[in-house]
Amino acid sequence: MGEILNISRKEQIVDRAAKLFKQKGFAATSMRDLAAELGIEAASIYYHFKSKEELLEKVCFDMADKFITNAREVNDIYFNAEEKLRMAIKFHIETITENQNQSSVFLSEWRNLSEPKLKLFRQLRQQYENQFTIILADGEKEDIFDDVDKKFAVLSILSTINFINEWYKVSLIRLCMISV
Amino acid sequence: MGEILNISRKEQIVDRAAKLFKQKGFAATSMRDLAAELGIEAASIYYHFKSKEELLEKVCFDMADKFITNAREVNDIYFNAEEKLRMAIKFHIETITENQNQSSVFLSEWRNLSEPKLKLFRQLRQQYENQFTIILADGEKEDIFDDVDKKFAVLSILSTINFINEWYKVSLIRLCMISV
DNA sequence: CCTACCGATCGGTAGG
DNA sequence: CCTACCGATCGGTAGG
Repeated sequence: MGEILNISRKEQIVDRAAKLFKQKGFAATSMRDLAAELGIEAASIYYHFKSKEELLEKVCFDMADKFITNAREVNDIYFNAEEKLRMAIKFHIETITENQNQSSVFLSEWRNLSEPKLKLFRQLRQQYENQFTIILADGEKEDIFDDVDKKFAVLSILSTINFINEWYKVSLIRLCMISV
Repeated sequence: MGEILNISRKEQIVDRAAKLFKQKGFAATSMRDLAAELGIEAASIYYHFKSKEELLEKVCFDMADKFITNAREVNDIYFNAEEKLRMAIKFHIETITENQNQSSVFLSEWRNLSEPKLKLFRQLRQQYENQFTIILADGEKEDIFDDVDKKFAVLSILSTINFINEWYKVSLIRLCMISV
């Protein structure tokens, strides 16, 4: 029971941390800022997390997990490359729009990670991008996609959909979802 | 003479500041980091600039100036909306690729500005975006562009070309420039 | 989860 | 441009 309360408290802290990291940036957010947001003292956060960086790691790697899990699911379930690409994009957009604060941190604040974790993060992101590269290569084999520079194409696709996070407001509904 | 040396020193400081702000983020860059980069003491920077924020303002507003000047030039010289759009994009890309560090700061670190300047910055950026909106509206009147959501179209265009800053390496030439 | 506190580092100033 | 230094704030710890 204490356990259950504890878990949700941890989640609440991560949630607020993501909000502040997005708003002010990781470096400009102090543990005192975060504590004030939670209505507790800064020292109390250290009962749940051992450092400020651990909070950043949690957000970044949880998001990386979500993205990679989605990509694997796509490659497991769907067969046609066009369908795969469509679903991969759809999952990506859903993940972003359902986790806007965490997505901003994943997209912009990850570089504040320090070294062993920073390298790991880059690897996971690369893994995710590779899933898209594979889909494009499949599509080329299936003769439904042109032979393009895959690395560039993947970065273009991702940057375009990541841009959604800059204008999408939850209140503005899933307008674009309908047409997917 | 001392004046001339002074000016170039100021420019050198701004240049290195932009480099570090891009690399580590504004908040995570200390005046001591910047001083080390310049081979001087932190206190010495305050002979040239009155605060750390002044450095950020210099970078952000110099870039805003460049973008807006470009947009005005386009609207002064060219007549056809398609030509205008093409040139506006070309100037934008040139400005970004020729000032990569400063562009990153302009695109990502501006939110570290504090209040009177932050509002001003947002206004300037809006002014620039409006220039693109006008071009799209002109094109619609000239019957060469479709009737689209202009605000969304402008943000899409800019986010797409701003993405260049994330993969473009100066050493990789002006390959894309050729085709513009 | 709090009080009380730490050493380090920060942006910035005085005086030269 | 430097030395010397400041008050404030930072991330984090001890002990309860």
